[in-house]
Amino acid sequence: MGHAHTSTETKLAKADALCADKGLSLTPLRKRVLELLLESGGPVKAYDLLAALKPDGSAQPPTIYRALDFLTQAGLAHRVEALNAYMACVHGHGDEIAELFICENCGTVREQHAPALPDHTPEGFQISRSVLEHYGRCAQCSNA
Amino acid sequence: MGHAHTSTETKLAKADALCADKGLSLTPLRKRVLELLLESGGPVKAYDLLAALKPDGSAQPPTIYRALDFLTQAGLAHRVEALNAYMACVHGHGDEIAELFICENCGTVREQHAPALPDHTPEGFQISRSVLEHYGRCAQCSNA
DNA sequence: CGGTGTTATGTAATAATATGACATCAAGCA
DNA sequence: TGCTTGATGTCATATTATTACATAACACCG
Ligand SMILES: [Zn+2]
Ligand SMILES: [Zn+2]
Ligand SMILES: [Zn+2]
Ligand SMILES: [Zn+2]
Repeated sequence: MGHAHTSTETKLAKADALCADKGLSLTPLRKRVLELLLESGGPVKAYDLLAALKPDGSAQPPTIYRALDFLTQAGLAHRVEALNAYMACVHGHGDEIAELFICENCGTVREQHAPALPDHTPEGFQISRSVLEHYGRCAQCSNA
Repeated sequence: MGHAHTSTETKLAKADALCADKGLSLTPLRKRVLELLLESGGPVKAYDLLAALKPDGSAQPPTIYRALDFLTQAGLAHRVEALNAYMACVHGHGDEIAELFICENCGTVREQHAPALPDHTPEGFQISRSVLEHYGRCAQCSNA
């Protein structure tokens, strides 16, 4: 024990709790997809998840897209818009917006809460969802 | 004369000048695609542009994707990541980042410069491109 | 002028991403 | 039990985007 970061099992247990809380059902399939995302630790493509789910190729696209829809709705995962990929949420957000820093060299993603909603939102505009993604090179890769 | 906003022709002329400045060539094809974007005034799908370009269906996908690549590289257009769509840039950005407010009800997009780069960027992360998109309801649609 | 490299475009094929529609299944409950 | 509901299975298809290679246009140099 004594991991530097929370284990996948722990995160899955938290996801269970969160879903129970919200009256959502984290079925085995959905949980398995979340597990795959957690194990990857980064953005994963839908069809790669599909392949991981059923290496024999027997799983069909709707299977994975439905699971991903559920997970993103539940706040357990994010879609990385500019990559057409999906990743486990590392934080859990209340009203805060997720902000992603994506290294184009090594593929790692750093996620954090955006510090504040834009104060310069057009008069009367009601934001329901925001996409904040920054692409570039992480500290490691900048030095190389 | 006396438009409330700059005419398409004027914008195309400015695009010409900007490209000349940067040593880029705004060919007839590229200019035509920009014109289509300007005329639309909002986000347009690649295949819709393709259809508008050659209503007989004779134009192939690479034609439009190449033109869009050029326009986005040149700073004359933006890709709206979460819509898989493209729109003419209304501002021209120097170092500033474009920030889009997209009404999910009427489809209008308000574009402005993001006021500042995030000051909470992870230590050492070098941002090369940022995606800032907000989805919701514009003032008009909020009141309806 | 003719050759030659470079950039842009045409064209065919295909890859990658995502959804619609309908059948089936399983759990909860009247 | 039969019924309803939510979840999953399955087939088909739509949408978005790229690869690869051929051709064209054009500038530059001999
Ligand atoms: Zn998150
Ligand atoms: Zn990196
Ligand atoms: Zn712009
Ligand atoms: Zn609106």
